[in-house]
Amino acid sequence: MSDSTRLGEFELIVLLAILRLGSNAYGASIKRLLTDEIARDVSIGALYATTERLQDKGLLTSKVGDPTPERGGRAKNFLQITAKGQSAVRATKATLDTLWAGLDLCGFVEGEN
Amino acid sequence: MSDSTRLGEFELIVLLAILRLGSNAYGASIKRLLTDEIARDVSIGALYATTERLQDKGLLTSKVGDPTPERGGRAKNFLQITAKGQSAVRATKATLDTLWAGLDLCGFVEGEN
DNA sequence: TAATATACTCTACTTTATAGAGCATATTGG
DNA sequence: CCAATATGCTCTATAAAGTAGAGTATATTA
Repeated sequence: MSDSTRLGEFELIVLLAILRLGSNAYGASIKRLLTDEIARDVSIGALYATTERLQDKGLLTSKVGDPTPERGGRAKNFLQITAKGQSAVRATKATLDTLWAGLDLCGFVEGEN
Repeated sequence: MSDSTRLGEFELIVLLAILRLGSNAYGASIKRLLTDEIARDVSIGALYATTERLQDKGLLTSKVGDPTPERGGRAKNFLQITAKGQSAVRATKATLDTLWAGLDLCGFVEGEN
């Protein structure tokens, strides 16, 4: 399984957010996490387009939950990463780690922006 | 400078390759490095389109060198990353590190693909 | 049953990513 | 000196990914 699906920049971020959220991953919670953790204010449309594409590629599955007893607590469309999705994340990380690892040898150290 | 330019998936990889190559970064050497290091067989067209875009965004500069005394040794178009380019790489790495860091807490450990 | 809160769908568009044919410029060797 | 060949780049066309935001749906509250 060497040719895992290639992940776009935002696709990767969304998958990481979903992994983090575990069984509580759905559109709005992902959006909140990205705002809180990495200060990325993504539009809701961007997010849904991306999660739908990831489902088409077999990296995510979705399941509609039950409404919750809170104001506006309508049913959520929960997202779950598939084995293929996990492979894609791991492969992407491995690729970046390889390239980043080489940089220490080249005097590129992390510092201020 | 909190809003560094956002880098696409391939843009990031190309910038990392250029950092690694130092003063020997040009189209063909980047292509070779990506083939060797991460087994990514990118078309030459894809690469040039990307480096040109990165120049437009001010993340790279270029300078034509002298022909070298070897067969086919025509002048190369050397690429160099700018301060802004370095910032963008660092910011991207910081973002991904933040998201990846959280995963250890969630039981997502790296393993086989 | 109006107000309001959460959550998602849809449409339209811009930016990135990709392939590959073809051009340019260099050395090699007869 | 010019055919063969090697390196390196330009150009054109298209597919995939990223983005915004208006609008729709469903829930509780008072």
